[in-house]
Amino acid sequence: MKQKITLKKIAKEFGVSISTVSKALKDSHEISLEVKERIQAFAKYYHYKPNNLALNLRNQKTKTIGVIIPEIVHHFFTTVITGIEKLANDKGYNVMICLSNESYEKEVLNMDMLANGVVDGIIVSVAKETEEKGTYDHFRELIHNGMPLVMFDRVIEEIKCNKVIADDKGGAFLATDKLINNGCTKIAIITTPDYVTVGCERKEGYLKALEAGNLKINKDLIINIDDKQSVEDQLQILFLNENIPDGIFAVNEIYAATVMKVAASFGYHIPDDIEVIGFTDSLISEFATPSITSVSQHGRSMGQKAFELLLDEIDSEDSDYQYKTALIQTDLKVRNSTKKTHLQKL
Amino acid sequence: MKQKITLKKIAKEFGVSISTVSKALKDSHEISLEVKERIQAFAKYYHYKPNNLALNLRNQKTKTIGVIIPEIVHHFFTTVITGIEKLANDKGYNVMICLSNESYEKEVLNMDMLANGVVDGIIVSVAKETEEKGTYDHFRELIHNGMPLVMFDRVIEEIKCNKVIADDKGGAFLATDKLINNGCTKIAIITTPDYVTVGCERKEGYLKALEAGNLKINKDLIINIDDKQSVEDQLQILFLNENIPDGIFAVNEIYAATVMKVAASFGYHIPDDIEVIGFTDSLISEFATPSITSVSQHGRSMGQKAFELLLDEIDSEDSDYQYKTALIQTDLKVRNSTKKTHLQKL
DNA sequence: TTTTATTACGAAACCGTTGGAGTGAAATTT
DNA sequence: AAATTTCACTCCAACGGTTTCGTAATAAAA
Repeated sequence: MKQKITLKKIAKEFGVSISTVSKALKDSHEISLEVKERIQAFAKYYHYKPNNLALNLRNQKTKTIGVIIPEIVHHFFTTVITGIEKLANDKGYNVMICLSNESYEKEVLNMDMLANGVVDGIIVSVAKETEEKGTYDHFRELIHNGMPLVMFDRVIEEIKCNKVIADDKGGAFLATDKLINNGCTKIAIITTPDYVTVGCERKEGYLKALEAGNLKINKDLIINIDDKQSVEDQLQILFLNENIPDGIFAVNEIYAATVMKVAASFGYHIPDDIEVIGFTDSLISEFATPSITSVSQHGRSMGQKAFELLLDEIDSEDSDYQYKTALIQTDLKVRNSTKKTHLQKL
Repeated sequence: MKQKITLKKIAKEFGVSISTVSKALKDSHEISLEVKERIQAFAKYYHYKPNNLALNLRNQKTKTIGVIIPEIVHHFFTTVITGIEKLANDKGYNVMICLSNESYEKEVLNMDMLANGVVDGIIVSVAKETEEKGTYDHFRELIHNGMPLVMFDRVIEEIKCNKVIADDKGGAFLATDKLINNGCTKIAIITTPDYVTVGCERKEGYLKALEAGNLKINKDLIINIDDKQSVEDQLQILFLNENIPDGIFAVNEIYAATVMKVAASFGYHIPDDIEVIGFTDSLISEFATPSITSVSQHGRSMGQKAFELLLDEIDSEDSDYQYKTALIQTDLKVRNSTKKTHLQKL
């Protein structure tokens, strides 16, 4: 950067002290009207703006928040970011985005970096690897050091901080219940490994709905997808058994779209033979054929709420600050992967 | 934040001066081995880290770059960001992401903010509104002030700075040419308003391919989609004319997926009756039915190249720095919205 | 023994801004 | 006329770190 105009330069120009200039620009009563006007005019002409770096150092804050997400190439996270960004900008905050790529190590690295005077607070969605390892000391230390922290979506029960979660269990219940009401009796779930908290929650909702609908649980219809292999291959088994499902609840969009493709390759028609519901509502659900009925997560609201809670903690001076957990409602967006006509619930 | 350990505190602890501590931690030869060891051990024990804010102020740089994109809920931009982020992190830089939401005003606001000592350089993809208005003074001023700037994807010809663009024209040619080779003679293009530079480039590639294939241009087959109305409605006209296209090139994925839906609603089968090719290769193309043959843009490479160029400019001390424009190759990802069998090119 | 080098550290400037404390001169009060 | 207040500034410390320069004490060279 070309050297910018500073208080010092203005002071030199007018032959006054730096503090005079500073005060003049702040319209202080200590400075005579005439001097103030001249200095202000000069500063305006040269587009004087206080140097942010200096202000940061002096105020010990940066008006920036950090967001650590597992991946950015993921519609849900981008909607959350949109929500965060909007509100943050309105409140005069900048947003620094870091990607953990689902890696524990990178999550820790990012947090260390952000914590070192770069941001005033951090919003994080925990990396899968961290969830798998169960190592949470980096969060504890961060909180211990007084850095405001909000977790969203993938949160950790035992860490005490503000949290924002989608009503995963409720959404999964909604979806499974819809399938039951539509007459499905053999309902499969396609979910993540159990250490992924959201996958777990959604499975619970699924199980609860089965129970409520008096359907018994069939282990063959519960598919835990392993990241290391092809999703297609792992889904084949669902259609090679005797027990072909007539309804499928997938805990994310990709699984839903993929299972539709696999089902189609086995000659099944959706929704006539098999009905499918996904989770997380984005473009895939909208543009797949048939379009996919999905549990919508309201990522934007989650992002806004997350920032709101973060700001609340940043601004709080209480030593006995009370952490909150916000539950964001989910709802069902009905499209064409489920049947139009359905039996009424009793 | 809880007050962190500083040089001053260490100095007090050992009864030495701050500079001694600073030098000791930098392993300076000016400090005796014994003192160095004691100070280093102490610092390590207390996890001393130099305060970033102080370093920023002293060095007049932040080791942070800013990225301004029109929207983050857009697969292409997220792949670019992934590329930027990866390389930036490797080089010790942080990434601050700002969204212009396609608004000129927000673009300017973001740039002003970033320029004010927040980042060492800026990567931008120009907002539609800015392209429409044709007002570029904010870029000129930024460059004039010596802030390194790289434009990607949506770039502005007349602004002198580093640029990274996809070979839009080449990709469009590739796509159109593929349709021609597949035997299509009535090829439509679905594109953006003309002020969107990438849309324009792609149209040129389309026209060039038609010319090369000795097909004449039919105005009825050129659809400029207007953002303000429903895309579906605007596409109807294509199938209400006498001249129903047998091939469609859409300048983005949404248009491609949408036109397939509209075509299907008119009873046409894809790819048998009409072949479709999109632009930008992401999940929609992959999961649509049929999956969509697309021109792939290599967003990651674009991001990496953009950061590379930015760093090059940041590190350069030349006053006669030479700006470059990097052209990132596009290629065709063939899927099921085009026919498998095709005539060989002469 | 005097001069010069070396060692090991401290003082101070600097980055840019802020704000409380101090100050000399003029204006006002006593 | 003396004391006090007001005005309009300047000075200085602080934020936390880096770096140049200075210097006292000791060691080596002349």
